[in-house]
Amino acid sequence: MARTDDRFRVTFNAVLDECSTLKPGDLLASELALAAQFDVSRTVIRSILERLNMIGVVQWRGRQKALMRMPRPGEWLPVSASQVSPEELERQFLYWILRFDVPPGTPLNVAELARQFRVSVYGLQEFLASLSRFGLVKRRPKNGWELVGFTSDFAIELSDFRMMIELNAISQLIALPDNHQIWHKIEELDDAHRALAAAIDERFHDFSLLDERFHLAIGSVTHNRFVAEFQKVISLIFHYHYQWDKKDERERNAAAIDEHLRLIAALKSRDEACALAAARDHLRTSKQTLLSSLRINALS
Amino acid sequence: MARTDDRFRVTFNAVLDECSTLKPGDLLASELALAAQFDVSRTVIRSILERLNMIGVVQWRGRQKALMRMPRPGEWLPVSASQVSPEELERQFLYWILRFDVPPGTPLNVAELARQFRVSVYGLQEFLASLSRFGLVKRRPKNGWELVGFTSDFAIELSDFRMMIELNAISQLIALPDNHQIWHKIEELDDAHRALAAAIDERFHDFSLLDERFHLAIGSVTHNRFVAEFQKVISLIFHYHYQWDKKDERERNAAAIDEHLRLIAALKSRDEACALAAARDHLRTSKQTLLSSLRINALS
DNA sequence: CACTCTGCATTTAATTATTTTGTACCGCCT
DNA sequence: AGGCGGTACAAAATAATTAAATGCAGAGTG
Repeated sequence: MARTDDRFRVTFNAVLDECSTLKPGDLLASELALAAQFDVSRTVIRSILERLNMIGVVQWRGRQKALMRMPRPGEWLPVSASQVSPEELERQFLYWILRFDVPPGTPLNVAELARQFRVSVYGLQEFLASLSRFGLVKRRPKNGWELVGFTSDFAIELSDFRMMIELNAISQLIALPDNHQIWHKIEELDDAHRALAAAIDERFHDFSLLDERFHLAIGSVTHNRFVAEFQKVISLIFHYHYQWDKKDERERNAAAIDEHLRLIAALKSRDEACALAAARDHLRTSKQTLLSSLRINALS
Repeated sequence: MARTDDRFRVTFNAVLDECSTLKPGDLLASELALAAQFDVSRTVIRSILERLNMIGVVQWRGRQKALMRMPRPGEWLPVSASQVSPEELERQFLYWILRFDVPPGTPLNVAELARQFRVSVYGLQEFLASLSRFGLVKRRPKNGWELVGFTSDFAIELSDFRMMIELNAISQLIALPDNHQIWHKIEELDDAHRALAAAIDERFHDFSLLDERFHLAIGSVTHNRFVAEFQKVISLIFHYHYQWDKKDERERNAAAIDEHLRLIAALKSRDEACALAAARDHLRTSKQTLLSSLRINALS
C-alpha cells in the first residue's frame, strides 16, 4: 500500500455519524455539498458513497442518494493512531536529545527515530531539515543526518542570541504606552513572583514554568516572526534544563526570582537603563546555569 | 532502479584513471586501501573490481588483483549531470521569487519547481522545510507548500531583525582590540568606499557588491551560528533588491556610500554611540528602500 | 602469533513505483 | 442556462526496491 486511507476512514465514519441523524428514505446532499461539509475532495466522498451503496446503507442511483437503513454499530471503520503534530514532534525530539543526553556528533538513524516518534520517515526528514537552520543537526556529506547537539559552543551562542533578542524586546517594551495590555500582564507576573517567593520552600519547582511565562511575555511585544521562531526553541531548551538540573535548585530559583523582580520593578518605573542592566544580569546567570548543567551532564 | 549508481560510476572512472598510470602485471592495493583512497565503502570497490574483472582489465583472484591490460577509451562510464548544491538551490529559489515577483500565497508546485531547479523532488522538499523556519514558505494543512513571500510585513520584520543583529555586532566590534584583523578590513573598506564615491557616476552599479561585503564584515565579528545563518539570507535578499530596483539607483547608492563612510569613521574613532546612530540611520534607509521597491514591483 | 584482508550478512538510506487524493474539464439533466 | 455528476489527468505520500555502508568472523600472511 502506498498512501494510507486514513482520510477515507475518518471521513467515512463522519458520514456514518451524519447518516445516524437522518431517517431511512432521506436523501443525502450532493457530492459537492458533502465534500465541502467534510472538507475533503469529491473523490473521497465518491468512494464513501460507493462503499455505503455496497453495504446497503445508501442506494446510489446517479444523483439520487437515498438512505436505506440506519448504519449498524460494526460498520464504523477502525482508524489508525492519530498523527503527531510538528510542534509535538519538536517537543519530543528536543526532549529526547536533552533527556538522554545524546552526545554531539551522533549519527541520527532516521528510520528508527521515525518509529520512536511515531511519525513517517518523510515527516522526520522534513523536521530535521528545518532544524538544520538552527545548526542543531546537519546533513552529512554523503548520507544521513548528524546531531550537532548541545555543545557548550552551541549553548554560548544560543544564550548570546537570546540576550540580544531579549534586550531588544525590553527596549521596545519600555516604549509602549501605559494602556498597552503588556503592563497588565507584568502586574500579574509581579504578583505571581511575589507569591512564589513567599512560598519558595515548598513551591520552588514551580519556578520553571513561571520563568517561561515571564520570558514569553517579554518576547510577545516584538511581533516579529523570526524572534518568535527562535523564542519557541530557546524557551524549550532553557525550560527543560531548568527542570532537570537539580543541583542547588531552590537557591538558584530563589535568586532568579529576585532577578526577575528587579527587572519587573525597573520595567514598571520605565527606567530603560536599569531594566537592561537587570535583564543582562539575569540572562548572564541563566547562561551560566545552562553551561554548568551541560558540564554536569557531560561528567555523569 | 532505486538509487542512482552515480557514486559507482564516478569512482569506477577514477579507478580507471588510476589504472592508466600503472602497467600490465602491476598489483592493485587491497580493497580497504582502495576504499580509503577513493573515499567510498568497500562495497563500491568490490563492485568495481567485479566489473573490471568482467571486462578483462583486471584479473581478480581472492586478494590477487593484477592489471591485465590498459583500459580502453570507451570503457569510462558516462556520469549524469552534477548535483545542485543546497547553497546553489537557495540562491536559485530566492532569485526566482524575487526576479519573477511571485506573489504571496502562491501554491508551490513541488514537481515542477524540482524540474526547473534540476533537483529531486525530495531535495526540494527538504529545502522548503528548512525555509519554513524563516516563515518564507509554509506547509499547507493537507497538501503542498505555499509561498508566504515578501509581503511588506515580512520585509519590515526582516529589516527590524537585521537592525537588531547588526547594532549588536557593531557594539561588539567597537570593543575589539586594536590588533584585531577587523580593523584592517575596515581600512580596506574605507578605501574601497572612497574610491567608489570618487567614480560614482560610472561605477554606481558596483555598490551592491560593496554593500554586501561591508555588512558581511560587520557580521563576521559575532561568531554566532544563528546570526550567520540569518545574515546569509538577509544579504541575499537585500543584495538582489539593490540590483533590481533601478529607480534613482545612482542617488541612492551615493547616499548609501555616505552613510557607510559615516559609520566607518565612527567605528575607527571607537565612538559607540555615534556608530550605532549612523548604523541605525543607514539601516532605516535600507528598510525604506526595500519597502518601496516592493511597492513598485507590486504595481508593475 | 598477531595483524590485516576478504567474504558474507545485515543495516541503512535514496529513489522509484504505486496507490490514494485533488482538481479541472466536459457533457448531461433539470 | 446553470449546476451537477462522470471522467481523466496530475500530484503527493508511502511502500518497495536496490545501492551503499558497515559489522563480524574466519582465512591468510608476514
